[in-house]
This record gives sequence, structure tokens and C-alpha cells, in this order.
Amino acid sequence: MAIIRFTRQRQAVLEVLQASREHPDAARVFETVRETVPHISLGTVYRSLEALALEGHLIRIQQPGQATRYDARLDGHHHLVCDACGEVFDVMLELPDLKQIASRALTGFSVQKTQVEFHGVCQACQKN
Amino acid sequence: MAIIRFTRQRQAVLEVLQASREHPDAARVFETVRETVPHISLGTVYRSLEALALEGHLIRIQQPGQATRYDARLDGHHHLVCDACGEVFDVMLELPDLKQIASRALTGFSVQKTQVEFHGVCQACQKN
DNA sequence: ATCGCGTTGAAAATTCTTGTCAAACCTGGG
DNA sequence: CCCAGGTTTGACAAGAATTTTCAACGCGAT
Repeated sequence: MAIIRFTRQRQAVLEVLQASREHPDAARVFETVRETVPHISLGTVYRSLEALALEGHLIRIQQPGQATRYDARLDGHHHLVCDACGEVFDVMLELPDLKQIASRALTGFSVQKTQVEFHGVCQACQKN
Repeated sequence: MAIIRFTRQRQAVLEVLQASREHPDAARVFETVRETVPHISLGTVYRSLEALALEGHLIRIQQPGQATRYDARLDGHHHLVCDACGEVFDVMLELPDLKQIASRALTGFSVQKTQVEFHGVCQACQKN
């Protein structure tokens, strides 16, 4: 079984994500991480993101036709996705404890995370 | 401005999805639709799915490393995603009206749909 | 029937993501 | 301190999903 190590590269990837509010994709993370770890490769960024997601340090936001985006600010905020332009906005919002509701109703499936996405049209796109 | 037409192909794609409980991906939809519309192309299936999603007739389920899957049974059910095997299960579950909660809290963003995903490990995978 | 415009088929192209593999790196044990 | 085992990295190739392209087609309105 693979023991996941917390290497310099992974630390750097995580730091970039934690410092960002823009839900960057792998390519953008790559650009930014290069400033602190110049010879890191894109493959490593992908593998780091994968490892960090497995460890629960970040979540993925996926939109059709777009690269997967990542978010490491795990502070109970949720996402507004604009179906027109694809932009993702954060929204701080207290929601009922869905995980608990689900866990109670389910047998044989252990719920670890709950992800809520609100889809709609953002202000800018509404004007078109 | 593009007027979306409801063509034979799109109708067929939608019917396949409505008849399926398996959350098929585009390739699988393609296979099945071919039985009724033999000359349909994969590109058209993708375009149809895209058009239908825009119209709100179906939702997308995306998993890293997997093709996008589609679901046209919009009957208030939610999804359990197994992070181990990637399988997606339906769960009928009464949840609080998140859309209303969000709408009240938001200004400038019109919420059209709310998508809830429960991530965890399914029964089969728990045994490993 | 004809015009206009969205749509289709077919295939190429693009883009994102993963796989491969040798070299480098850790970490614990001797 | 040095070695052995396994993990990770970098570089690049490979793979797969999805989009783009473009000529031909279909449908609705005139």
C-alpha cells in the first residue's frame, strides 16, 4: 500500500491553492508553483493534486469542456457555477447538515464528503 | 442567437437517457441511440447532450479520470459517488430546500439548479 | 419552391490527463 | 554512516474525451 509522502512539491502545490481564490486548474497551478519550485513538471502537479485530493486537502470542481479546477479552502463554503460563462464563485452559506441526513438514510455506503453546487447565471451574464 | 431545435436526434438521445438508470456516458449513449438512429455520429451525441443540458433536461455527473456521465431522471433524487470505484448510485432522499436557502442569501445570481453529491465508499469497495 | 440558419456526419484536431521509466529521494534499520 | 526498500520526480510519450471544422442537409418561414 502506498504511503503518501508530503514532499516539497506537494507542499508547494497545496500552498498555491490555499493562497488562491480563483479555483485554478492544473495548468495555472503549474505556472504559479514554478515560481517557487522552478523545475517541477506538469505531471507532478497532476499527481500532487490527485494525492492531495485523496487525502482530503482539496476538492475538485469539474465543468464540461473545461479543465478540472481545484479548491483547497475547506471552510464550509459552497460553489455557484455560472452555466453561461463557466465561472465559479464562492458563497459562504450555512446549510443543514446534509451529511448527517444522508448517513442516517443510507446503509452500506459510508458518506465522507458532501458537495453542493448551485447552478445558475451570474450577474454579468444576465445582462446578455 | 442560436435557437435550439428539438430534432429527432436530440429526442432520441433524451429518450435513451430517460430510459436508463445507469448514468451512461456519451459513448454508451452513442451505442444505444444507434439502435434507433443508426447513422447518428458521436459528435452529434455530444452536441445533443450539451444542448439538452443547457435546456435543463439533464444533468452532468463528472468524475476525475472518467468520461462525463449524464442523468435525465430529474425527480429529486441525489447521487452517491463511490470514490474508490467511481460508481454512481441513486438515492431518493428528502432534503431541505437548498435552492430557496441559497436564493434568499444571494443577490445578483439567479439559481436554477442545485446539485448535491455524496462522496464515500460503496459496500462492495468497503470489503477491500 | 426557395432562402436562411441551425444541425448533422465524418474525421481531424485539440486539449486534458495519465502512463512509463530511469534517476533521485526519503526513511528506517543495521 | 550507509544501505535497502519503496515512493516520488521529471521528461516525454501515450491515451482518451471532447470539440472543431466544413460541406451537405433539414426544417420553418416567406
